[in-house]
Amino acid sequence: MSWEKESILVLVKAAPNWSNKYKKYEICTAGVAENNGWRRLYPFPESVMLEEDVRVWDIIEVETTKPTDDPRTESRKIRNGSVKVVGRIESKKEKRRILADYAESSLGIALEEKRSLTLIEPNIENFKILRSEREPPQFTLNGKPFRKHPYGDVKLYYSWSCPKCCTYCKSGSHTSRCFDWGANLLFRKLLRKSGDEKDTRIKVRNKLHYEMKYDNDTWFALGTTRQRPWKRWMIVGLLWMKREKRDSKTRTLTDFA
DNA sequence: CCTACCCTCAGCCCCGTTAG
DNA sequence: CTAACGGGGCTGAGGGTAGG
Repeated sequence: MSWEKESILVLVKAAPNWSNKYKKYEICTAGVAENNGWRRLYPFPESVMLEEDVRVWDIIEVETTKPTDDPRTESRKIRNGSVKVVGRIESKKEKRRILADYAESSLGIALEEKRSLTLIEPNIENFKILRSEREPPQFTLNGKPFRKHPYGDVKLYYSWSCPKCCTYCKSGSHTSRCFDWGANLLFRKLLRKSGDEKDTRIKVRNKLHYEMKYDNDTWFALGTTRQRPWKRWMIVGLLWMKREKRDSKTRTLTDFA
């Protein structure tokens, strides 16, 4: 197997899921490689994420190779122990520049180019929280409890449309589940703190809906599943920046795109 | 009453500036 | 040079109003 060293700006950390294959939690991580476009890094062990303290907007150096069992062009496997944080984008201006660089006006572009990752600055139309029973913890051989889907009982859904409607949102809007780690963690955190389900819902809604919609410029990092690539898109990452003060007359660049 | 929408405020950290 | 100050960003808490 030949490995290629790449620098990747991390833009996406999805919620951890149990991998039956690797017997540990893996995180779907994605970002953009210097001059090479999008990369999906999977499996990316949660332990590595925590030990290396990889955060969104970090630049990591990693050795990658094309997986044999994943048809999506952006997917890469990572070499054990090769992840290193080498830098970080701090400035707001720079972040905005990068987001503007990678943002696409419509899902159609990624579909046409047969890509499985894209960035969209969506028109957020609605937001829903669906609750179900929490999966009971299971036990591994060495006695450590785990859940296969630690965030599976809380499902966050956005209704949205592309800035320039694609063929799907022309006739309605997209409904996508949000797997952004931070967003899912927020619900857990607030629920643990207040213990009140209703209260938690209101707060999560305020943050993830109203603030995303009205107070911030928000971008969705969207990806497809391995099993059915390009059929169903999910939100794998949420990126937002405080909306810049502007005259009521002037509008965002996307209005002119 | 409840929901959707929108706003404010306090606290913290970071960082650049300024007074000593 | 250092310590103090203060502004801005960010987070988390909360509130208010209009309209069904």
